[in-house]
Amino acid sequence: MGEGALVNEKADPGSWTNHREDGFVRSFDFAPRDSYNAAGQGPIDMPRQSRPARARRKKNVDAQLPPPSLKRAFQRRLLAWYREHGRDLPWRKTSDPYHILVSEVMLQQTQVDRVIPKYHEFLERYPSFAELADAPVSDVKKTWYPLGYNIRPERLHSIARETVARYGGSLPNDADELLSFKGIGRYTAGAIRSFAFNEDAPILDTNVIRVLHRVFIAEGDPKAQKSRLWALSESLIPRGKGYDFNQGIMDFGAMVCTARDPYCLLCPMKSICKTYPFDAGTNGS
DNA sequence: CTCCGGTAAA
DNA sequence: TTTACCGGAG
Repeated sequence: MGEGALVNEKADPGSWTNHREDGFVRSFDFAPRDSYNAAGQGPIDMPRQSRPARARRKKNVDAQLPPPSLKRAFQRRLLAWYREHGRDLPWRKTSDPYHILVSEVMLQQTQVDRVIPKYHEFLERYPSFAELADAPVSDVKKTWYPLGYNIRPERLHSIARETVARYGGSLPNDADELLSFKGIGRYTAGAIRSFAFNEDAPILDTNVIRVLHRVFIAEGDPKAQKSRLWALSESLIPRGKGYDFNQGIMDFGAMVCTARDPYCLLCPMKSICKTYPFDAGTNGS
């Protein structure tokens, strides 16, 4: 329905490498490095490829990643910016997986400023998975009000019950196990793994989509390139620094690379950003 | 009024 | 790939 003026980049995922003279990685790496691959998918099973001409459509996202020098520049600048400007948020003072989960579920569709007081109130009332699991779901929903999307407290409650029943009251750190909970999707699983368990797991929320698309891609509809952006998000994490990198890129998206009127003039990425200078006033083309 | 947003389901 | 879910902000 909403095609509009946006060109669909699905047509040729490889084209954008052509207009950069420094050239992104060309080597083909068919090993799926994405730890979020669907369960059961392995190198063994072979996709039907009876039409070689059309097979080219399927994206080799690993072949479109930035070169190491560009990745390093982005990483260095982001971490430096985050050290200086990162926000001091309540859920950054803890690594308790329960606290991280509560914050992430609240933050899924609700702004930081509205989440902060409710985060404290909720944890005061339900200090652990066990206490949340024991509470009537109707009470949990009342405590949740007025955050909205009220399926979330129901799912949070069911996560608590399952965590107590099947995991001894502690959240698992395995990606597929996390994804098996109703209410934990790919973003939240990555957030839990990186923020609670300090793993180098990728995240992709709208902030990250916006930042990575602007800096590294700059064409097409960002939301239509999720698999490529997931691969980018994963490939950019400096080894051992998933926590700071992920927190940093979300703060950066919220504070500098904002959806409207980004602060391009003070942006540390301006010299490497494919979108700089962003001009909100004109329609892009 | 319109826009925004992770997950699950269609 | 599109949409329902809820509230708040612009």
